[in-house]
Amino acid sequence: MDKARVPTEQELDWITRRAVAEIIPFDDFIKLVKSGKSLRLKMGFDPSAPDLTLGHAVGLRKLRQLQELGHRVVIIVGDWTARIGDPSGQSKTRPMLTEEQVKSNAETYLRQFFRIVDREMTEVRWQSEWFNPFTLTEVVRLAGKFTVAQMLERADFAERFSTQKAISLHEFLYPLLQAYDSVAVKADVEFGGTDQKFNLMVGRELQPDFDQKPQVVYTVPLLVGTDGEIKMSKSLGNYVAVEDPPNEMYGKLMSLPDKLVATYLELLTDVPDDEVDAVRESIEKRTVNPRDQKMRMAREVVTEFHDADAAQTAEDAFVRTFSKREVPDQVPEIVISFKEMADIKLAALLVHLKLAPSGSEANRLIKQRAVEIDGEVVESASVPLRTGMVIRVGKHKFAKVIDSGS
RNA sequence: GGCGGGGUGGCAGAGCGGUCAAUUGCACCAGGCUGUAAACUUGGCGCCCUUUGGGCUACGCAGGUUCGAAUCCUGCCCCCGCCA
Repeated sequence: MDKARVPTEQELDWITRRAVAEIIPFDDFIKLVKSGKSLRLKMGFDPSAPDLTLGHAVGLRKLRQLQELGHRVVIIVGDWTARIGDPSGQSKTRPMLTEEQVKSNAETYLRQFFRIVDREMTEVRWQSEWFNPFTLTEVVRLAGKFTVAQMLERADFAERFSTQKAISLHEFLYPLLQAYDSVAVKADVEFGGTDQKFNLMVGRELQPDFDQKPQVVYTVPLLVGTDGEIKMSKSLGNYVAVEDPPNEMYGKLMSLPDKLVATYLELLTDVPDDEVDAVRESIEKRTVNPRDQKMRMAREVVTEFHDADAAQTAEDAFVRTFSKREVPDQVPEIVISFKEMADIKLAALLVHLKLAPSGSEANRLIKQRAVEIDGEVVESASVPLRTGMVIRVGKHKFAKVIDSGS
């Protein structure tokens, strides 16, 4: 049996309180951690949306903290549940994924996962290991352990049911399969966002049927997305990706509503509680310019996912570009052939440079005075090409045009 | 199996033979003001053509009626409810 270091009271407090929603049952968790035994910390993921967001990072950072004590993370690739699509918080049935999609998504996911979580202390398991050999008998037996009423307790199912939205039968299987994962890997603790609570509890309920101790359910708060309204998620477009480059991450963080600054510090950094509280208070009372607090937060978070130098560079670039409205020093250069493009219309050029999604859109932008070349607003339909010219569209899209010479 | 309701742009939801590329709200994009915050305000929001203009493709799918269909008819697919 592997050993784990027993945390100090101070560490334990941090682990069980900071960026934690609920630990059920709390006392069991304390006992487990104090036992000195290396625990199996389960976390599952659906390889359906392969970009990890800062929302995921909240839970992953907790996992890393526990790994540092010697506990093992068991990450489950939900290659079966991905085919169902998690109904949690969904208003629609998700399309099923093909095997190839699942595989490549899983690779992408794990690459990002290990940016935060220690690979050495992690066991990667695929659901198909135990579900491929599953028989119908076992499926039926599993389904027999829960009732329709139990399933309809879930807010999202209840909501869909009462508003006459479709609920496919196989969606009920989702929590059951996830619960069985806990049995298969003999999980001691399962992690997830608060929206996962139901699923995690199902696992807890199922384990005793297989002569296992029920897992502890450990949930972390859902991070609110950049819109300041609802949970961060890729499909809602209000997300910051774990892999976003420093400048982009910094910029996205700066566009956050003020009220989220303290929350982001709390959930995504190790900035001490009293400092977080001070920030929260100063923003509520507006004793300092919230922008400065936000810049600090952005710097801290970028440091967390990149490093301090990158954060500083990102901040400098941000100030130059947005506060001072100058052209950033890092403009993506795009090489085109001036000969071939000689008579190109400006709108078409914008599309070619991917500064606008379509010609119509490009024309609108030009008409609305959103296009600048070398700092001058352009309104004419075509414009002479010059190598090194910098085109700006809107506030933050830039491209430097370079002549290929041929 | 029977009866009824419904499928419209990213979402919600109008339209029910021409004035509909389609009211409105949300979301989104851009300008102004700013702190790439909020609020406010102006414009935009299918694609293509240089245009006050024109063309093309669109209202679940496939046909049909009509000078003309998102709107009417037929078949099909899907969703929801009630009854069995």
